[in-house]
Amino acid sequence: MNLLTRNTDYAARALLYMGGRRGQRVSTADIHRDLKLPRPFMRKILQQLQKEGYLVSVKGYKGGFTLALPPAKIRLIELMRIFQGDLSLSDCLFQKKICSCVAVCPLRRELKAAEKMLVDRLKGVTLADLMKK
Amino acid sequence: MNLLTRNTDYAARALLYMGGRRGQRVSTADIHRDLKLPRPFMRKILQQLQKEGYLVSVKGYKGGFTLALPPAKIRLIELMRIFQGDLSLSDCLFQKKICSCVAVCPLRRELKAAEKMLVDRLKGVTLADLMKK
DNA sequence: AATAATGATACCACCACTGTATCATTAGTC
DNA sequence: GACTAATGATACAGTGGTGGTATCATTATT
Repeated sequence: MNLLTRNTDYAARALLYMGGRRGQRVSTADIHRDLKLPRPFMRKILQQLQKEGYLVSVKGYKGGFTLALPPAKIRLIELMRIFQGDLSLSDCLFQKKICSCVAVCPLRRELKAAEKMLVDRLKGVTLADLMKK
Repeated sequence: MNLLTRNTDYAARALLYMGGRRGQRVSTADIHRDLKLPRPFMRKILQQLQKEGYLVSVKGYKGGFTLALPPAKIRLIELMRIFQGDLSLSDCLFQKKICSCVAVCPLRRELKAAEKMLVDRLKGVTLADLMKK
């Protein structure tokens, strides 16, 4: 059980890195050099972040990326949504028929509640929060 | 992101099923018939539960399993530990060097805290709780 | 003896995660 | 204008874990 996949983790690191250099243009090469993250993989991740509106990109020589939003508006939970898909965890693994079984649904209910608590907490975490510490 | 793998999920269902028939001996065939879960997979799961001391097994004709513990002593979190391994989530994906980077560790701290909250909650959930509802 | 169960264990298939590779395009530099 | 260094788009690839199946041995009841 891991809350974050590498996708999300790398994205968070990259954004933290960029948050520390606001105004500067950052290339995948910079991130690769300073954070030792695999370069082509980072490219793909940064491109996704750009598509999602979190980064502004500039092509060409001395191109790169800059944050499109203030760090306080970048939420960890949103990165998870982008790279890990829908957060509705704990969906019933079964057809409705079986799911309506009395023995089964209390389990879902518990998991859903635990999930909600977790997601609610993560909703509160922004890039700015992480930068402060 | 799914809190439970099928392993754990099936195990919980099977235990709930058996919790509803305490004293009776239950075979994988019974579970397969009533819960529509894949039979050989269930066998493996039940064997693991037996090894871990959650079930008592009887071999031979009319053999099967019974709960080895009262439902109040069977905790969801322990099933997760058995089938999903160590619950220390959110381990740093990096070598210590990089992990000590200022930009990185606040992320771990947040995730660890969220994880702890989740695990603490799940620690409170027993089979008996699930049977009540 | 036949049957129906578990014990142990090896094997297998699929898929998501974690990348890599390539070609096209763009923008500065010389 | 050619060169270079960046991104855009996209296709491809390796690998490990999840989710199973299969088989043989053993045991107990009929």
